[in-house]
Amino acid sequence: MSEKVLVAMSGGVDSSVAAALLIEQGFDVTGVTMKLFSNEDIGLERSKTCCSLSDVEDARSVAYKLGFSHHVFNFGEQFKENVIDRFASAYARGDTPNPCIDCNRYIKFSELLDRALLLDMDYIATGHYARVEFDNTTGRYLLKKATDSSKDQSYVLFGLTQEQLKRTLLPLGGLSKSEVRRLAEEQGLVNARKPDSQDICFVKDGDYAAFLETQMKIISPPGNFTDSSGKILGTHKGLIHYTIGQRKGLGLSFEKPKYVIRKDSELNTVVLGDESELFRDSMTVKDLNLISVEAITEPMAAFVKTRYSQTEAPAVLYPVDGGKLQVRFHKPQRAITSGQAAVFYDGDTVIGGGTIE
RNA sequence: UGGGAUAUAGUGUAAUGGUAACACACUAGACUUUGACUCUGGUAUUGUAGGUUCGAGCCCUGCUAUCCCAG
Repeated sequence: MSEKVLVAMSGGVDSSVAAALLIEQGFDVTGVTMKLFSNEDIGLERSKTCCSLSDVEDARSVAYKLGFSHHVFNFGEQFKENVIDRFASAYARGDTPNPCIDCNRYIKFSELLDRALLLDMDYIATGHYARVEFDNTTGRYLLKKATDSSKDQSYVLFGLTQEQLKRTLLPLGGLSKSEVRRLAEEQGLVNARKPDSQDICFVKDGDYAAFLETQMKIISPPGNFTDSSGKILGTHKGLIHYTIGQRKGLGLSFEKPKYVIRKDSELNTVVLGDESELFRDSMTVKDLNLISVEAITEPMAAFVKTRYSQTEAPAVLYPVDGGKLQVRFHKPQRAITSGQAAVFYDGDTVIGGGTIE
């Protein structure tokens, strides 16, 4: 009797091909598309999100074509609580969150996995580009980068626990995007040429600030732009409109480009400076999740990513009080931003990660 | 009020009289399962009205505006 797997299908090519590969591998596949928010809530008609009606149709069409059943699960409440609300409160406190990470951690690999187990499934699968392997020597499940490093998504999965990894299949980990597209064409899947998704799925037109203000009722009053000495340079639109390292949208001109180097919630100021002022050689990381090791009790060398699309940089991880890590980079890093995830690598293997403080 | 100076795109600057450049900003797109960064493209006829000249941002005159010094 073949093993049962629940495939999270967004309606895009990746998860569809993931399902197709699992079928080929002999799994008993069931597809599910998660309904994470209702369009009315975010005032949209948007074709590129992962949850629009047409996406459900695409997923259903693929399931029909490949001959497995497909369901729609409503996770609206959980999504609001664990992704949207967290996103909003992070911005409200001045951080710059990454909602995709929360969605993976709290929705896909938590709520959805629980549901799958309840349904007597053995695994869940997604279309992420990353690999899960079992390490016989340590007895731990490892999360590794995708073979196609340009598409690697291990960064957004750093929050998975051993229990979750044990139940996770990532069929695309060894493929490149073009191979996936080709497979989709070969199988005649409707979404073979569908554009990749992008931007925050629950935000209309990528205007997250408008979303926070009108939908989430977050009030972010205007204040001053200052330089690092406190000199007032102009008026900003509200702290939530800015993030560290940002250059565009300031509306101010100087002889050289200026970047946001700091946000001060107390004074409600946005501090601007030259690019050189963005570099820091250390940071503190909290809310850790470790994967390849049980714990970090002494300094450990690693390569660290401080944002999704960035090549990792060499650093040393120092355990400090409060279950946090002090990360010291060999070379200063640009625009280390609180609220973003820091993910530690040992070669292709994810050691673990956490949230930048 | 008298004297002087300046007036070029949203901002700051550049153009031996010969068809307006650069930076920043803005904007469109690319990149991107986050916010950013980055990359590519786009955006002015030179305060205003005349004059000189084959030709004026660049010379001359009036007007307007701004700045500085005198009061």
